[in-house]
Amino acid sequence: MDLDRAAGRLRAGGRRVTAQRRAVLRALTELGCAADAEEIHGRARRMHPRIGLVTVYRTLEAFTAEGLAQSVFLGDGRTRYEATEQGRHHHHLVCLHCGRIATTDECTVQPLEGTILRRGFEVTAHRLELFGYCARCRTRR
Amino acid sequence: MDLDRAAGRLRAGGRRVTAQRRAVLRALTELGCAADAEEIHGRARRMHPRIGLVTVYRTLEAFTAEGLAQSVFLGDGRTRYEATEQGRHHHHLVCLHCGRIATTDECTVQPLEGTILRRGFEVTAHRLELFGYCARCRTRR
DNA sequence: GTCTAAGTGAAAATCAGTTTCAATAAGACA
DNA sequence: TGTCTTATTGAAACTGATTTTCACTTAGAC
Repeated sequence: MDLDRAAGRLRAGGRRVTAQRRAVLRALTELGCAADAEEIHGRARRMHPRIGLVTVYRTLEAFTAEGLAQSVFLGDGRTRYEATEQGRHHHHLVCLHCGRIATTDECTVQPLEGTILRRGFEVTAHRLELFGYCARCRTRR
Repeated sequence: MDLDRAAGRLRAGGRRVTAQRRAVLRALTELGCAADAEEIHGRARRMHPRIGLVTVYRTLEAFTAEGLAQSVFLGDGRTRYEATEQGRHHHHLVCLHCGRIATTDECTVQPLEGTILRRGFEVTAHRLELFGYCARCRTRR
């Protein structure tokens, strides 16, 4: 997500573009997938040392509302965030041994959404997370 | 999940079968899918009035460890639980308008798990939640 | 029946996330 | 460029879900 596009979206939503928001956006893209607020705060502080954690939470809320970021839940009790990629989405592979998170661009959910629509429920989004053991942890145990 | 099987699993895991645990198990099966700790506590209290919320949390943790229950995350900041059905699983359809939760037994994730295995990651479980609008909310808006 | 470790309840603690409020600053307009 | 309105910010206090502590109880092995 480049800055100009993001700034445009924020302004279109009646929001202002601040140094803190630029820092959070850059932190999000640098951190890649499924970073938590604490991590994003730490990274954003490199570019804007005075930014508070509260501002990070509020910024992530604004970004989510404007479609610039999305939340991810991996079951560890905290909300994670990542920049949205336009027209694409991915899913997470969480290793139950080392905790590392990989991703996959493949998704087999669309046909299911069709079946569900035939029952009257219109699916607009889905979350899919896969859990198991990564190659490294599988061989070393 | 019937009581005898559940009791057997608990004992096999070195755990004891208590009146409180029986109450939580029954509450889980009566409440059906994706109930939160507060709801489970309220229902369990009908059978065991002195049970505390803390015990409910601890029991759900034990049940999850023994495979009697599983957690569900719908993004509202609380963990939900449901009794596991042996050899089967289902997914949740969450209406973004009325909040009602429906389920589907269909699942198109298995082929994806195969693809991922070929890359070295062994999937042992997955979570899939679908969000959108139920028939009722679709027509009334 | 005895005994011991697992389980319990109540209160206190923790932890992620939210709210409040006074101060700051984006950006619309003169 | 300066002015003004209002969104945004930071710090501190708060909230709500969940966990920990600790003294007391009890399941179930012997």
